[in-house]
Amino acid sequence: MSLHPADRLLDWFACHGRDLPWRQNRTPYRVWVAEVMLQQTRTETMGPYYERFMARFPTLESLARAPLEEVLRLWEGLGYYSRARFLHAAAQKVLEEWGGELPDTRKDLQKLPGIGPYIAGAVASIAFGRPEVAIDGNACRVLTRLLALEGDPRRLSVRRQLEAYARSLMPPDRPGPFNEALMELGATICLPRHPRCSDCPLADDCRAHQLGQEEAFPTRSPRRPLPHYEVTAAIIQDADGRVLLARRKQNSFLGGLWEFPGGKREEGESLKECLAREMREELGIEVAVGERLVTLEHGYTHFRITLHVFRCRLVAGTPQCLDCDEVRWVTVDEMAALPMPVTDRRIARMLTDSAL
DNA sequence: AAGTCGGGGGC
DNA sequence: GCCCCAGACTT
Repeated sequence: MSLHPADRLLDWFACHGRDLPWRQNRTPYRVWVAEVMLQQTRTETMGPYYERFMARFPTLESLARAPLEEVLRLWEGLGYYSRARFLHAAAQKVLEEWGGELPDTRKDLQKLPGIGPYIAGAVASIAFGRPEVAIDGNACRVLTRLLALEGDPRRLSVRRQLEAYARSLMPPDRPGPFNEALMELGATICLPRHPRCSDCPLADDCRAHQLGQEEAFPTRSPRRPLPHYEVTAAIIQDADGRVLLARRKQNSFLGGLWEFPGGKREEGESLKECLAREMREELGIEVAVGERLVTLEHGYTHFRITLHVFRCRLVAGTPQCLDCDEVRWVTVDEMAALPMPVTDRRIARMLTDSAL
């Protein structure tokens, strides 16, 4: 057991590495898409999305030439929808400026939208064999524990220390497997809570383990309580049963997705007053707010909502886009093809199932 | 450097 | 409930 830590890590990875989809038929494009989808997303969650996405967009060019709406529809449910918009934009940029081939250096990769320090390092090392570090949340946990390194890993000084340490461990001839092994160790052994140190090839090198303080790293900062909002949404149907939907502005929260129009309740306002006001402000129409159909709870990263869905009747005016990208009357069947946030998709499914 | 950006799994 | 996940962008 006198091997260098990196050799023990690589030996462990060769035996215990998972057989993940993007580890087969590795092309820079496939690695890139996987890394983007895996951002803040568990491999198990992302798996089915990846297979579907790659079946529909097998090449970079097919992605670049697809309509954004279709890309967003395949992304629906994954969250962080700007990833999909950036991925689509980057594919078009690579097609124009690089002849459809991803650049092979960290520097050039990082110029593409949606590619930051981590993904640039991951693609450069895993797809192109370049000696670049790639430190995600998993690797960060492993490295801070190995060093028992204090401090918020989001701070630049801490990140620099982790990168320098990773670089010092990295075998120059196997940067990709080394980076993947570090992440795999974090994902399957060096867990946030109850790490399985008895199965860890680096336990003897781990300062936190020696201290019996594994779970103290990485140090985390306290979280503020999430605000809670009451939100309303309207189901407005025309004489043919078509439903009024609005597409959210591209650069906003849930940008590019279609929703039932509505909005946040303001201080001292009733839910019905809120909805009538939102319809005036967003769509320039007067509505009669009818019965409440359903109430849903949902949590986002920075706030929680209670969503109250009302049936409404159009009284005056023609819907226009005052605070969104587009409004459209769609049939219940057409809703299936439009990208929507999960809460709106739940409402849409209830409509489809005649459950409302 | 801090705030924003989804959704779900696991405990 | 709370934490965290193969992070990046904006201000």
